[in-house]
Amino acid sequence: MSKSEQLVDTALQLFYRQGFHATGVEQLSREGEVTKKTLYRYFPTKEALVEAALQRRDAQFMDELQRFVAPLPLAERPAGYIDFIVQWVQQPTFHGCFFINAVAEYAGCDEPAHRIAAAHKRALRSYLAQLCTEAGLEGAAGVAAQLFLLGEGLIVACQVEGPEPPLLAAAQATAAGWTRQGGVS
Amino acid sequence: MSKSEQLVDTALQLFYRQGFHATGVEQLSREGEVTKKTLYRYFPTKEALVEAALQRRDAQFMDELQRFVAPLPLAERPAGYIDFIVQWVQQPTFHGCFFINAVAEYAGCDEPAHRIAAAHKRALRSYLAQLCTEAGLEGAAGVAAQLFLLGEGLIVACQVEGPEPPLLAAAQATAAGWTRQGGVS
DNA sequence: GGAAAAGTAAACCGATCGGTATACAAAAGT
DNA sequence: ACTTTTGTATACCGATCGGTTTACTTTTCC
Repeated sequence: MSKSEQLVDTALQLFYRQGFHATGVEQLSREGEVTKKTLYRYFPTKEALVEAALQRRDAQFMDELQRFVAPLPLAERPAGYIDFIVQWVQQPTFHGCFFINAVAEYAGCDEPAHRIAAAHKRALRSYLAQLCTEAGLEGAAGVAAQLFLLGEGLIVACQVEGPEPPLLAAAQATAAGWTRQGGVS
Repeated sequence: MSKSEQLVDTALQLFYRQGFHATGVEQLSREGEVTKKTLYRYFPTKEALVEAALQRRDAQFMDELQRFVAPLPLAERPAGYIDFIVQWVQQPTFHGCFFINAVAEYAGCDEPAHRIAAAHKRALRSYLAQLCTEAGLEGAAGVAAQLFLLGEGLIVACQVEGPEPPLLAAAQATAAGWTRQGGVS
């Protein structure tokens, strides 16, 4: 693995665990086993490293989701999205959504980090719409939006309160309802 | 208004707009029209001011919600929660949920800020359960959890992508479905 | 009216922030 | 072989961080 990939990897982990402002470049270079000078060769600023970490997480997340959903029959894939989230929020390393966390720290809509996060969510929503269409659901676009909101809610609720069984159950019950009847309204 | 209330007020606004780590005590005292010395008389540390701001926001939010829901007939109050969120996320000052933002920056479950946020969400959930029970919904606890997840999802989705009409519509459609038929499963 | 409390203004503390500079050692490319 | 690139190690930069201190002025209250 190249030094720059190693750096992005480390940055992703540290930013995710500790937050962005709470992670300094000193720690990033130390933990990434690279000198500050080398870090600044590849990334002109800390912001650039933040953006690279977000891009990497985007690719990683979409890849994991697609792998999770692939073995399921087409009709079960929309609800499978919620199962994917349910499994994720129960992992001990879970600390919420990297992109939502980024937006919390970089509030300005013009900030690059915010724009990358918005782009990621837009891509995710369009992927969900595709899953719903392929599943033959009526009002696929609407169901996809509902599925998306449910997923986002489950992620942040479990980030704050932990993976409480009633929350997981509520999410799965809602998704199961849509899968059966094709969405409300 | 006392100096300490003035300070908490300012802190709430600044933390909400800029984030916690991005707001320094220098700015807090300047904008709060108080000397650093005075600030430190009332709050032994910045963390204490963070906690006070969270507590104030908890009271403020629950109060606004109750006021919004009060004029509605009992049966319409659960769905009214979503209307409350819909109206909130469209305000130009909206920057997401203060508590979710706090958890993003103070990730440790042991951190005071995180615990206050979790307590707020627990209180909100129990209030929603009360609304659902009073509305005579079957499976009130389950519907309340679904309502809660939907609201959380709408909040963060609009924080990242802005108040897009399809998102607002999806949330209201989902809530309307529950109000009519008493929840799924 | 006189002490105590609450306030201002501003200098100061060590630590850390993001980022740069200097000096030198391995690789790598041709 | 010789130059360029990539890397290390480390000291340094000005600015800001959270927090303290000193000296002086109100306000409050008995």
